[in-house]
Amino acid sequence: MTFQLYNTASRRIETFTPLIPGRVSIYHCGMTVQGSPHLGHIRKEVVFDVLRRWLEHSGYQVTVVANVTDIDDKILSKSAEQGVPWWALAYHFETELHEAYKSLGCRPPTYEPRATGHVPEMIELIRALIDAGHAYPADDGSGDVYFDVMSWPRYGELSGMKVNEMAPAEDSDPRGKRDPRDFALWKGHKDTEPLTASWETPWGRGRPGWHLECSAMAGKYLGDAFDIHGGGIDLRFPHHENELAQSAAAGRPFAHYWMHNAWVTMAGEKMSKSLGNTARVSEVTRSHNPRAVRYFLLAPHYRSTIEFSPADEQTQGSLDEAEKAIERIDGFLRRADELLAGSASAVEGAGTGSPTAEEQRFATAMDDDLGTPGAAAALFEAIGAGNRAIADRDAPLTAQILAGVRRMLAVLGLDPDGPEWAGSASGAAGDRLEPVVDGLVQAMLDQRAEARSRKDWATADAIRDTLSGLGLTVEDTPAGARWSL
RNA sequence: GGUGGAGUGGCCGAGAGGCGAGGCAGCGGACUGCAAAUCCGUAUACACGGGUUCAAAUCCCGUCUCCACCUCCA
Repeated sequence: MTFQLYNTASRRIETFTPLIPGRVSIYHCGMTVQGSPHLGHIRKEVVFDVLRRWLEHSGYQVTVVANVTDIDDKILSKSAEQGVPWWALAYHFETELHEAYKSLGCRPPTYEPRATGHVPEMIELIRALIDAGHAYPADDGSGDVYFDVMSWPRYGELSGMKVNEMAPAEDSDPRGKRDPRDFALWKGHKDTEPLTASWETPWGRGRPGWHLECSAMAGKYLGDAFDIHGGGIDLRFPHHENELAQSAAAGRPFAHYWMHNAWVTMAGEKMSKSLGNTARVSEVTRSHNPRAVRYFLLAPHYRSTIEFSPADEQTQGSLDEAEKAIERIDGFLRRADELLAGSASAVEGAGTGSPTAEEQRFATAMDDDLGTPGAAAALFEAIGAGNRAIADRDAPLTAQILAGVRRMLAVLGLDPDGPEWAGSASGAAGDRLEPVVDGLVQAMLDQRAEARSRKDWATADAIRDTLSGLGLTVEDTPAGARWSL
């Protein structure tokens, strides 16, 4: 089975065929860096990170471009409020975005261009649109340049809306527009805005319109035509509709497939900065295992809404469930490694073995429009089979299943030993403390083992209670006691 | 008004004409000094009303409820 993908443009699941065999080019709209990234932002990163990993696992060479919008109305107004230069504000939140990627195991995009670094490409695109009769400089002297929606009959093709049926924008200021639905390609400089936030163009000083940036940058890094364009579902209209119109009207075929992820909601409402109901990534990862947060975000299908409400016990339960799922994974990995520690011969060659039945189901699910729920189900079935193999002390079978589980975990970005999680559990201070804690706990466990050998259960249980009171779990195994946080 | 999505068991969350995905919680059992972990077994379900069919959670008609987008939004 080949990869199938729901294409928002056709509203159908289509067989994915890349423009260049063996290669996939992906553009997804990154953040406007005007605030801290929240769970909604990072869900999109997780979705596209999993997509990229799956395509790479399938043998494609993948190029991912995600832009950073580092200039817009809100960045300017916030910078004025806070008395901070707009570029400093933008850079600050860009840094936070990168921390959020890292904290949830998302690999950075291949290229992550900033809007302000691509003004020449934008000017070129505007000129092409004006020359083709699809854009015009406003005649009110504002310096704005607008896209002429009525000149482009295909307008509305992505969102399925007819121009005439669009609700007229009530509050919007028509300014120099010929039609209220025309949108700004370029925004003329205003005296209230810093001069550093404007660039010279043949149509006067100004700054990029939001939609234009993405068309210009996608064109620069991926060419006139590329495979997949992604983003949150809210971007379908107007942002992506406008991107498509601009690019196509300039003679660029643009994206072949459009892929949109659903929301993270809080109390049923979309999480957004304007509603003020956001959960920052940094806050959530402080109270929960980051791998559990990643699992929480990728376990539901990407086109389904995820409800997250810290105040809601049910949702708290979902994150706790995700923690338990991670514990189940880690428990299997640990016990499998323990069993195999003494049997190098079983491990030898297992990694190159053919895919297990569960891996095949995993692949079928992933190929079906990135079906992570079915993929997760296959993963847990493999873990169940692996646990049975461990119980039977069947090293060769355990090794084979373990190799398959590792491959599936790598695709989901959930392997605790994967490079994306290296050093994430503890900082430098934690690294220094670890041997100390390990030694102290081990000393207590030795005392407990000694008590148990005397059948002094009261003392043994008291030691275990003390440790569990500190948040440590003690498990007795044939090889002795094991502890974990 | 236009466009799109959704309603599944105690909970999360898949599936899309016949064999109950998976996870969490529960219950019974195995293992254990007792636990934990693990394994085995097990219950409860498809918003509502009609219809099609040998067979409907799935298809059709109608109804209700919820959500998103219609120029700030991942």
